[in-house]
Amino acid sequence: MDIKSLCLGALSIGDASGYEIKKMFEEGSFSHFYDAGYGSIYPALNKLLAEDLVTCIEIEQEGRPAKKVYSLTNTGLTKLKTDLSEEPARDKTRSESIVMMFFGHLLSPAHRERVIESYIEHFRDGCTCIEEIDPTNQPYGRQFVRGLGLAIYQAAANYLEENKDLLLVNEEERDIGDAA
Amino acid sequence: MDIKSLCLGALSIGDASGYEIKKMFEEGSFSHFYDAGYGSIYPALNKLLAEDLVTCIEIEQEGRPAKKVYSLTNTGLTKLKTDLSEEPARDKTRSESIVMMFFGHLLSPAHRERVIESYIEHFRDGCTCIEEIDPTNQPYGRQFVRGLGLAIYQAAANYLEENKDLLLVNEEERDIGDAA
DNA sequence: ATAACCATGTAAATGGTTACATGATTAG
DNA sequence: CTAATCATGTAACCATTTACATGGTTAT
Repeated sequence: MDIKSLCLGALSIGDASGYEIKKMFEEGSFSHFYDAGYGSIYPALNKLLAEDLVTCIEIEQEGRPAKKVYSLTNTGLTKLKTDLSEEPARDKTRSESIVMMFFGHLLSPAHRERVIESYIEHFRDGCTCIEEIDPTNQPYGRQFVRGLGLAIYQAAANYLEENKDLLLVNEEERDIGDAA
Repeated sequence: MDIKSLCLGALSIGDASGYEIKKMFEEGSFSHFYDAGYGSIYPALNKLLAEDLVTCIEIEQEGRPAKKVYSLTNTGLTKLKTDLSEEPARDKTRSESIVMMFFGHLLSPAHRERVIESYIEHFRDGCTCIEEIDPTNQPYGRQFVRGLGLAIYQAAANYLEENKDLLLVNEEERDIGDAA
């Protein structure tokens, strides 16, 4: 599954331009589990167009640039279903924040605190962002994923908040030691 | 931060061969937040060697192939600390399982159930794997990350277990409808 | 004025995965 | 006898990121 499949997925919800698809990736409830920039979305859409999996109409707008609105074709929907019926690959995560906390003893106390505080903020912001999505009238899959995102982000934020002393206390001890 | 930095980090814990570093990535407590294969580790180690950030000695072994054991140099440790003192990039996650659940209505009921059940198993296995790491006598950073991993994995597994009906119930309803 | 938003795209570079290549030993 | 573990490495391929390029509109 690559960004082409994700674009097909986005278009299965409704017609959209590349710019709008980017926003869906940023704001949708699975935005926290996949992301893509313009540099991958625009080429993906052009490839899908060449393969007849989507169609495109250019729409002139007053006061802003024209946009290209893409729609899923029947073949496109079939392709999406095929992609979704494969066995899912294992999750791939890479978190520099966690690497930094893991090697916390090699960081300056100030940086260590900055990393953890901004990581807490990251999860709190994520919660807020997910909460803003109205789950009513959405297909059960979207509601389910919204709930999962919230559960994970809340658990992470809570753990970090409740245990950050473990990472920061030693700093104080060291300060006392230095002062003595 | 790339795999070169991660290798420096691994070697900061102790001397190791490429093969052993891979294992650390697989079994360590941040294994769930970063991963790397031989195809990236071996080239990374050779680059680090060329930059004098690590040294290497070949050790002959009886009954098994010789191994190359790498050690961090002073410059290597400095480089690691520099890498760790940057601002961490945002987490990057991509989860095909979540994408599939999100578009659950486009999947066959059987596949939908398979995806969710194996995803639960994935998190449960992850918990077991983390629990096997003995946190005693480890630096606080490693204990902290171990706890965070457990918290997140447990939250995910619990949410999935408790709410999977949301994703599967519709399937039953449909079956009843079909039968009637 | 200046930043942010709307809107699309390309080219180069990066970085990582996959497949291939080799081969001895040990446990089931 | 077969699979797994130990052990290293390269080359081709792939996907994505980053930087560049453009330009009007709207809100502060």
